[in-house]
Amino acid sequence: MFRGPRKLGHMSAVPTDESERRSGPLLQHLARRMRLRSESVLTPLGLRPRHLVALTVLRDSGGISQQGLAATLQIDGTNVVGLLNDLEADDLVERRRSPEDRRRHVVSLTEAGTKRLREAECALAGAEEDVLGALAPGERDLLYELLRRASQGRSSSCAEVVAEGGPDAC
Amino acid sequence: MFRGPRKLGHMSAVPTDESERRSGPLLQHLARRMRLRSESVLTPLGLRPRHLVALTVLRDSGGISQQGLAATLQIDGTNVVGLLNDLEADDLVERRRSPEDRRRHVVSLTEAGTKRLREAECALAGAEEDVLGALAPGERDLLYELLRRASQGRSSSCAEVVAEGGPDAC
DNA sequence: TGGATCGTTCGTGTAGGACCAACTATTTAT
DNA sequence: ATAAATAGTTGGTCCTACACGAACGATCCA
Repeated sequence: MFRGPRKLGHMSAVPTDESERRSGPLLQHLARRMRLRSESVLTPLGLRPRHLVALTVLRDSGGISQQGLAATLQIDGTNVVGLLNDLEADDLVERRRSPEDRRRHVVSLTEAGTKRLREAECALAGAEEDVLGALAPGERDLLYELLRRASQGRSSSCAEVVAEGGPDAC
Repeated sequence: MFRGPRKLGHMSAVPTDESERRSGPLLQHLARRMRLRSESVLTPLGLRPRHLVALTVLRDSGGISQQGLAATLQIDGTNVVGLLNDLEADDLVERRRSPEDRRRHVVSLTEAGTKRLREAECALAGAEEDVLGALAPGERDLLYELLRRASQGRSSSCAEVVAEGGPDAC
């Protein structure tokens, strides 16, 4: 893990430390704004924000077990069931039993799902324009690319992190 | 599932359109992962993710009315009250009556608040490392900068957008 | 054969946050 | 001067997303 040069014991009383700014809160804030905007647009399509997240993950992953999906989305397996029930009821997704392990369901987008996802993304242009309006088109592409790469990075479980993390490291 | 009024799109039958990918779902996904990681780290500091968002906004804005804060955070004014009550109870924030309009409270970080925010950001290093681990340090800085600029862009209200938006524009 | 694993259902709990009503203090408009 | 609008506050209700637990069928594996 990255161990940068650490804090100096004697900072001025009003330090304004620029180097420790975190993306977390900003991410939180923008995601929230985006979600608020998206809901009204998604409703006519019979989708909710979380559905869209799932569909996106499914498109990127091709086919994936429900466990894998739960791990990727970081939500409880039991809740994945309900999510997929929604999507399957609308024929956007299909569960096929895995041939090599018949306990597993391999989840993948149907053609209708692919199409619906595209419609949704199209409909979200306005929301994105509004929330990311301060960024130039090229910057938005850059942002997308960074977010995509970050999303695909390894996702360790909370347990692992707690185990490995130890003290606060700062 | 959640049956809204349907509206069939008429899209070309074949494509895999790369150009309409949206950052929204990715933002959603990463923000969620970051929030899950953050909570356990923030708890010992007596903070919640939303507190951190508020503190961050306050640091960036210097002093701001509660209405302004509500608009920026895009949460209801009545909920801002509770949020600020939390923070003020911990002496992280102060409300001063505005001299030029004594109805207003100007909210700003206290010194303790600035300090606590820095501590929190410091403690969040691990969470960020985990969620953004796939990005190189320079890329994380870039991401932060993009997010910051996007956050500071004008935030129109939902009402405005609905009024101006009209049809889907796609 | 007896665990362990994947998915499923159901039920409970918690938290964020919207929204409404009613109230006070203050400003602005008539 | 008085009425209307605005900023904040309190208290309440409601909805949604999720976590988490229990119990179950199907399947794999030792």
